[in-house]
Amino acid sequence: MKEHSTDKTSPDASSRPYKHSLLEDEWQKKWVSEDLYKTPMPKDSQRRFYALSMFPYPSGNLHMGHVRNYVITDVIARKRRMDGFAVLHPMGWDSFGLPAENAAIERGIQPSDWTEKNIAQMKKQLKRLGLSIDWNKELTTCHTDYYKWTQYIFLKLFNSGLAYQKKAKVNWDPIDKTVLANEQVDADGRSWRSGAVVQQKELKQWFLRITDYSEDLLKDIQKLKEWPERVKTMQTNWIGRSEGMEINFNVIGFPNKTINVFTTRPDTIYGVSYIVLSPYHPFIDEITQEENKTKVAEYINMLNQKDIKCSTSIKEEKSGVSTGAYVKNPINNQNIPIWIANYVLTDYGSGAVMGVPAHDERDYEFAQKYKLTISQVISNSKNYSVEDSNKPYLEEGVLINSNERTGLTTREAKKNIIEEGIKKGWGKYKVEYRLRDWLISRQRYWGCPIPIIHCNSCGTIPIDNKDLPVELPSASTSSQTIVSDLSSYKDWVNIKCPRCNLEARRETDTMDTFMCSSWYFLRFTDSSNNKEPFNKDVINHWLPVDQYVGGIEHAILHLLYSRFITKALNSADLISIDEPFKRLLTQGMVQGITYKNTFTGKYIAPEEVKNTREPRDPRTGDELEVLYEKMSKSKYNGVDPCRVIDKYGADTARMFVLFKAPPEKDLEWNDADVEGQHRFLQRIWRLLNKFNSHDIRNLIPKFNEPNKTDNSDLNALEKSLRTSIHKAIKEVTEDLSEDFQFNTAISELMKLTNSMYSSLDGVNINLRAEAFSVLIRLLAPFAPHIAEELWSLLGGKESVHKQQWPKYIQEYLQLDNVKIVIQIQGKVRGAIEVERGSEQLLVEKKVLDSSIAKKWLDNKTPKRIIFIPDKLINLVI
RNA sequence: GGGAGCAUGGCGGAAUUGGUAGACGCAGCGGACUUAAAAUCCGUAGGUCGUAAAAGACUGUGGGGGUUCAAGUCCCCCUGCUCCCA
Repeated sequence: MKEHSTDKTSPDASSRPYKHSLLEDEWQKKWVSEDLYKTPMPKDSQRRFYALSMFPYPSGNLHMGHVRNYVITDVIARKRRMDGFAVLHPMGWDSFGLPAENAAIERGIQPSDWTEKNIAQMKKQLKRLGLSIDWNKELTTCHTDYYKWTQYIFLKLFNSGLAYQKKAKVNWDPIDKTVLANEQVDADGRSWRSGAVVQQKELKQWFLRITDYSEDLLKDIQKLKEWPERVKTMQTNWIGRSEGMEINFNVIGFPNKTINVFTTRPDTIYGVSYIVLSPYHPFIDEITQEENKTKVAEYINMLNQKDIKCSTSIKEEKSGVSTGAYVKNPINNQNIPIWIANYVLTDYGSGAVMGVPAHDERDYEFAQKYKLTISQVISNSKNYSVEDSNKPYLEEGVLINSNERTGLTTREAKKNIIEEGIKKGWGKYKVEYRLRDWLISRQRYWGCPIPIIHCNSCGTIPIDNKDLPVELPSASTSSQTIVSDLSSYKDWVNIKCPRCNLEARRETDTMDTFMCSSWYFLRFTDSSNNKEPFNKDVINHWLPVDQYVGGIEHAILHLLYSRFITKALNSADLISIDEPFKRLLTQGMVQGITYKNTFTGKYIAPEEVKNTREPRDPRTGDELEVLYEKMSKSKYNGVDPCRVIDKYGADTARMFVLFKAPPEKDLEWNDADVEGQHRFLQRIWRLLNKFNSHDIRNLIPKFNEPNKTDNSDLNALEKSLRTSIHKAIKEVTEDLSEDFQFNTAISELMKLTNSMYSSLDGVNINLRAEAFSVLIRLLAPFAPHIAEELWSLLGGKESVHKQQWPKYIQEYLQLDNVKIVIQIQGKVRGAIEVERGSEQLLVEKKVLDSSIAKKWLDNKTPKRIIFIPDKLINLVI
């Protein structure tokens, strides 16, 4: 800061304006040159803190959601540093994925080039925010020195049986010749890119056996004490544990064919009137009776025309067809018809359910449509009748029409029937989960290659660790269809089998990008390690992540996958933690103002709206609805972070996103409020310049250490200011440690500034220095640049960010006198000032003598007096 | 349909966890400074009634009931909105 060094001692410094861009730029350079945010090697006794934001996809431009996310994490990291922690605060790039591939196809360039360019651009933008990130730890998932280890981890999973291949139905786009995710198929079953009708294709796909960990993933949710409840609820529901029974129904005429059905209601077994198979059940071909074959074939063919997601969705009308075959009900030997229907999911349970129309809504609907028997076997004390009420009975109750079990309660019957099934061998107790194995195959180019070789004679062979990474071939940019699928890179695909040396093929699927992001938080601790993905000892230093911050949209997938991979790596003894993220904060969206014409449904750009108080459509003259909605181009409500930084500076942008709303709530972007924050920073700037003197500059370094000077010789104004100072320390400290309440923390800074404005003229120089020292240190995590500049103006020798967080002194928090609220009959009637700690009798006497009591007591004597010391007195007549 | 959550001025949001509701800010209004404007500083502000103006009274945290000396906060019912799962 050469340019400023002369200013600081000159008397002109007081009139210097707050030039945010100059100042922010200079300090950012200085921080880099001093390596201020380098992760320290923690000393033995030093406490450690790992602060992590969900890393971004390098789309090329920073948006407001990023700003909010990273600023929140940054404030937490900075505060922890000032608390004396060794802090790890890294950043990286989740850089594989479809957008790069699409951009490459459109422009005829390499996905890697597009990605690198975006990373460079976004990194530049990110740096302007003044984040205390250690860029030495940066990682990029599409670089070989990262994905080499993603492959290594895949192989670990493969070798322990957690990665496997099986056939699965996928959405196949016949024009783009690729598999699409369900989200990429529209409601009409067409590809979002090519517009082609998507086909159902059965392909061999790679899966990870996340279901092996269903129970652990569920059980350990309890350990996540500092996660938001709603994320935990969402994960619990997603895993979807249900207890019940597996019942085996023998198919009549096929001695070795048994249909296994899972049910949570074995107590309704006497009411089973049919069995339903999913349209893809493996028995269908064999057991379908000759006379039903045509109809069954037609039905399945019809379903195949539709998208898998649609055809088996709950919203779709239920349809089905009879196979003509029967099973025996093991409990009473009744014959039960077998149907095929679209409402049974292929991959849930065994792909077959028992139809109990009297006690299940979907079964009831289906049975009515196809005129199947509806026999009620459960009722309540009021003799509920399914037939009379035309609705299934879904509650628990007492068994009826159930032979010797009639009269048992639901609960008794469940237990009894499971026992019977176990004894006779036709059933067992079973826990079923909704969670499915994780499909990680993507038939795309721009992803991490799955390190597998297929050989006709040796089978599926994992690549040897020493031969990693399996690098992506350089992309062919000549044709739109070739780039997107590795199988067309013949030179790359064809390889000699490492075992038999005959012709073999490489696996051409790449991994879901969620795989790359499910272990990156481990790699950050040791991101340049070229011998192993991470070092176990180093992991133990830093993990679990103390504070993870990101969007709620990752509540299920990313967070569940990361928990799974952590547990799998734990089982493989690569790490010793079993949960990756100790504390989680899910920040809300940043919303922009939109003007909507409710008649036409059109959005109007803000610059077209003349009168924002009574907005009208410039074309139709209709009144417009004012809303705050997620920022998007189509709604004309986006705000570019860089433009805001240009105009007001990063500190103002930071203050705004922190002040405007509590972190987990949605934030409404509002230019007037941004200016408000800018005004606040300028207010501090002016205040300091007004009182900046040689004397203060000599005193400031003294207030680095918690000091305790005598309070007794201070005048009333001084005492009151000191109380404000220590209250501010207490409030800001608490707001930054318990629940994160950045908004109220900033309002405390404003209060302190306000009281400094009104009292600084009348207080001694020591107290002035104390006030400034505290204010600027408290401000430092929020607005790091201006705090740094003011600190140095005040004569601080080292960076403000290396200073200790101020500590409050309990006895300074309260003034000598307190206000006691007077209530009569529970209604507030006034207040009286007494000395702190006054006894009840004394206060009572004062209150009874007061004009307030005289007026409201109406000469009556209170029957009861409630007294809360230093707070309140309530007279009850 | 099941589950979770939310509801406070014109607006964003506070409220020591049962103890003066509306902190702090935005927008507004009034004043000072200025030839003027901007910027800045100071003040004001839930609503209704009331008064020349004050004083003052009543009412008020989506609606209704309850517990308590005391309820935005705890309990029950209702309404509306948001999210997740079907």
